[in-house]
Amino acid sequence: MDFLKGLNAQQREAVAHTEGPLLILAGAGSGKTRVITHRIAHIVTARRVPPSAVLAVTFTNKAANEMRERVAALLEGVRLDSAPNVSTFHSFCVRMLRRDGDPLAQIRPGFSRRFTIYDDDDQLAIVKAAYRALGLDEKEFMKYGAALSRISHAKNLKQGPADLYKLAVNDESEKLASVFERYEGALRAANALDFDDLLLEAVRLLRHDAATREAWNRRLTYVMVDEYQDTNRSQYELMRLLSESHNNVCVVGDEDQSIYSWRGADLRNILDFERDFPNARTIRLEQNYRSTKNILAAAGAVVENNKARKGKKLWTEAAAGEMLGLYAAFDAENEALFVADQIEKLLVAHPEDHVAVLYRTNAQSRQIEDALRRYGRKYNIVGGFSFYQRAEIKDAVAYLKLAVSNTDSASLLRIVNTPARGIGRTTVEQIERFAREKDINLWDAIERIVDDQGLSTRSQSSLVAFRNLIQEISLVASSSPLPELVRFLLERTGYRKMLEQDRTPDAETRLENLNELLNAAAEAAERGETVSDFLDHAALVSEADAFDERAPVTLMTLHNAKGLEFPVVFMTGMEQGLFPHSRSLDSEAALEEERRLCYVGMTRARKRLLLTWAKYRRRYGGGEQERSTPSWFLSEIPSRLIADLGAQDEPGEINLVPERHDVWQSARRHTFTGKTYNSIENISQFLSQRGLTPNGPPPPRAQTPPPPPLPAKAAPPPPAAPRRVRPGMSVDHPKYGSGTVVRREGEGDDAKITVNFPRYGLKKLVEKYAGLKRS
DNA sequence: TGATTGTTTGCTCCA
DNA sequence: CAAACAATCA
Repeated sequence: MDFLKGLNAQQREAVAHTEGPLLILAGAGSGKTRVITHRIAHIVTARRVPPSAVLAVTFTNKAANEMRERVAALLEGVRLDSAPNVSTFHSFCVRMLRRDGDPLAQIRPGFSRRFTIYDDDDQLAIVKAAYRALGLDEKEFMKYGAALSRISHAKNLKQGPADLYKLAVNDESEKLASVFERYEGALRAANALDFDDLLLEAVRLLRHDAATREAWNRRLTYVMVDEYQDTNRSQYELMRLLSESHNNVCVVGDEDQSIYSWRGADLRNILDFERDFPNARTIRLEQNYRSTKNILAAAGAVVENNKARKGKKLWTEAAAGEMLGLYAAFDAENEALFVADQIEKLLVAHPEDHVAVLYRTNAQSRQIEDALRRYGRKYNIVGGFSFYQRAEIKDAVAYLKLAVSNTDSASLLRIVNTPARGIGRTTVEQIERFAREKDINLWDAIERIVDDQGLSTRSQSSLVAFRNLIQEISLVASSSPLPELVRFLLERTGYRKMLEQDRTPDAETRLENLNELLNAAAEAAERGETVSDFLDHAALVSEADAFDERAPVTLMTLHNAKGLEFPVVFMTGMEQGLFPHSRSLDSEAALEEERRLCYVGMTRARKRLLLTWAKYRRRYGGGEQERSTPSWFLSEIPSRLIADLGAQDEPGEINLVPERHDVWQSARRHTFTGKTYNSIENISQFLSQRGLTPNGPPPPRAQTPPPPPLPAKAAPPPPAAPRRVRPGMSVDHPKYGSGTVVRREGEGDDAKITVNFPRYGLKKLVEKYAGLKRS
């Protein structure tokens, strides 16, 4: 099998160069994923290594899943004894720490492989507790968020609280050091790792324990890192440690697309790669296969204004294409309506074209959502207030975490009185004080304090009941399958009852969400996951994982759009202070990052790129409109590439197309009827690591959305309706081959079938479109 | 203690 | 316009 076929000269060289360090500078749309997948396939076949010896690190779980699938498809027919190792840095580290983390206990006392992962809510809770313990006040001292980001910064520089004390120059930095000390103390007492720790501790483990390091070096003989421009220092070190013995490191990145410096991404990693690896080969992929000449020229003209870059010149054989469009709206509402209106016109003409609406901040999505709703146009939204951040899900997860590890104080605090069970503020304060004095975690404090006389009988009995409850759940956790456990805890804690008694519609959706959680638990169990696996996935899902490429209209932040492409892209809110964001205006480096973000956004577009801004925008809900000026980035685009789509100078004067009957009708017809809209409905996609595009046959873009079953056109798909498939049956899928039906949900056109394919894992398919045949 | 009401304050971006 | 927090009352 020849995996060098169908590639251009540079791509081919990149695929063929398997030994030693390799830097691939891959411009936007230059076929990077193709190179990576072919390279993996090439290594496996040409170098005759098992797929599992190749580690490929991607930025999101979704990208990892896609890549795994594409490699599997390439290697169709090759006999394999393992699957390629594709994952994100964070999941990789978690796996390593859970598997081989024991030696870490020597340098991190109290650590065990049963650690819990603290997300930012948990982090916030600990910082708040630290403030409380130290008698600090957010208003006088420092915002919680600011403290957290400084702590994170210190950690990534490998500084501990002691270092901050030493470096402290004033009262403020000293107090910060003490918050840090409390913060770290709380993490350790809870045997918890925050997101920084997952990477840092993995690095420490490999540094500290030679046996583990050598074992991993033997296990993984080829290491590839995608989106290298957004790696931080720990990720860099991890990569070095993993490839210490063989140096077969291939990194793929584009310095012009580095947009995560605020999360620690260090541009030096890519800029200095050739210095760090003296015998490194560097290959530039500069032919763009995605965008029109005009789009490419415009994006290039913007990013050219940056200084911190290696310099690349993208080119394309594609046609010039249409000009970019620019619209100056009166206000945000008008902008949103313009976008919705344009989308309608575009999709009427080209229903197969998918559209992305991008914005700088999540808060901007609301008005666009409103406008789309007025047009009756369904949309998919990525990020924002996503499923796993919902209170009821976090509560249920907190119970699970506590059941697995009762040292987890943040989870304990979260649910100790949810539903209300008589453990109020004062009682909690007493527990906290007791725990501080005795230097123990909250769970131990509760266990001991119930024997104490210092409590009122009422809170004492409440606490005893709580302790028994958690013990009971822990017991069930160790003996029952995951779905049963979740069901049990929802009943036993009274959580479900609490929601059922609350007759508001809000409570109803919460119940639905919890049912989705049960679904997700069932699916996880079918994949053979333990409670702990399930919790890891829940902690490590990324917002971008929610992206569904079949949706005709997708709303998301510019950051979440990284790595994606769309025929049509709207970039909204192109205003000074919003984009570039006001917080970036006073630093050259920050401004350059905003510019890169702009470049990322623009290069997502294949055929059409539309830019909009609003002359007036209100900052917070109520207040008055503020005047805005167009983004600098707009002026960096050569005007010959821009078509003026008009301007709205007066408020209220909106000429809505949907008022015209025919367009309204078409909007209805084209409404995407798939599920997954506006999040929530399908959390399984958030929680499933092996990733299964949950609702349908995933081939990236071969599959256009099911939509307009226009009665006029003969319905194409399976003429003979296949007989109902049932769990247990063997079926054949056109792409995934044969598998076994695991589950069936829903009826009629909505029926979904979960099938286990030996080669691809669990897939959730819409029966109607899956083309399943009994075998 | 816990539910309700009132008040204030604030929006990056995210694994 | 919300969420987060404080104050109030049952």
